[in-house]
Amino acid sequence: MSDNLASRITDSELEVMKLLWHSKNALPVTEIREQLQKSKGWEPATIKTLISRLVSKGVVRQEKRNVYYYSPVITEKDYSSWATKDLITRIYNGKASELIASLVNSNGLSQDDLAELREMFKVEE
Amino acid sequence: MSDNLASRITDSELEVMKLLWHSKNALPVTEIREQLQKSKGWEPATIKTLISRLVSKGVVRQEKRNVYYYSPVITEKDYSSWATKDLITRIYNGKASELIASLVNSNGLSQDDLAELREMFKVEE
DNA sequence: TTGCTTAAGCTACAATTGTAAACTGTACTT
DNA sequence: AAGTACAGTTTACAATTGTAGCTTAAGCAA
Repeated sequence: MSDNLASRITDSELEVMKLLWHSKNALPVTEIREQLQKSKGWEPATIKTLISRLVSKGVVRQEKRNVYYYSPVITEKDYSSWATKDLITRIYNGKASELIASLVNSNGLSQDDLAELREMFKVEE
Repeated sequence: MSDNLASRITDSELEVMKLLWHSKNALPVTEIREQLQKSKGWEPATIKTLISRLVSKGVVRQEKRNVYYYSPVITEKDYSSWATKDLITRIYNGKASELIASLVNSNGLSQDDLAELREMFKVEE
């Protein structure tokens, strides 16, 4: 569901989401800003804009305390699998196996990846 | 390489690329238009714009015959694996195995897909 | 209480994207 | 030769995105 809602998370906005996803609690602007200012070099105003847009898009919730606290409405997992499904639809004819085949054939997998995958698909029935 | 070049293929432009990728030969605007007009309902002008943008972006080549003929500069495979790698970088911490794990856990795989995967990652040494 | 700091909201502005019309020149029709 | 149609080019215009400043109001320091 929410096909378009999630899709509307842009690259910059995604950075904010990641922060929120990785935080146990809701965060005030202050904290969000502190981290992104350092890691991304963004001005406070930029960060505020991104947060507002995420709120308008319905993917971040704000709760009024002394000051607004922000937390994600959608989970990182949901977003990830939505984005993956979107990729598969757009460029792999809707077939997940084509995606994976592409990964395998394009050397997109590291040794570690391969090991993990063998483990994952070990005759687990 | 060409990290940004490929990235710049937008959704609409991708439709044009698909057409070119699936054609054995270079195509004149006429043909591109005919197909996209039908399948997408786009006006001729729109299609011309998309083609021009793809040419500026360097992902489509034009050769002058009687009239220009257009063909892709990058292959569909290259684009696909680029896009996949991009997704992995942006939302799976650069780990392909996380992508696949997400697919597995989110029910993004059909029985067939799963069978193929077990086959693919069977202790093949 | 008065002012300073700053959260929240509003405005800005260029680049990109989706969508398309207007113009221009050339080739084909009559 | 004159007209017409369409390939190619230029321009348009709103929505989205990246990036950020200005304004307003409220809480805290003095």
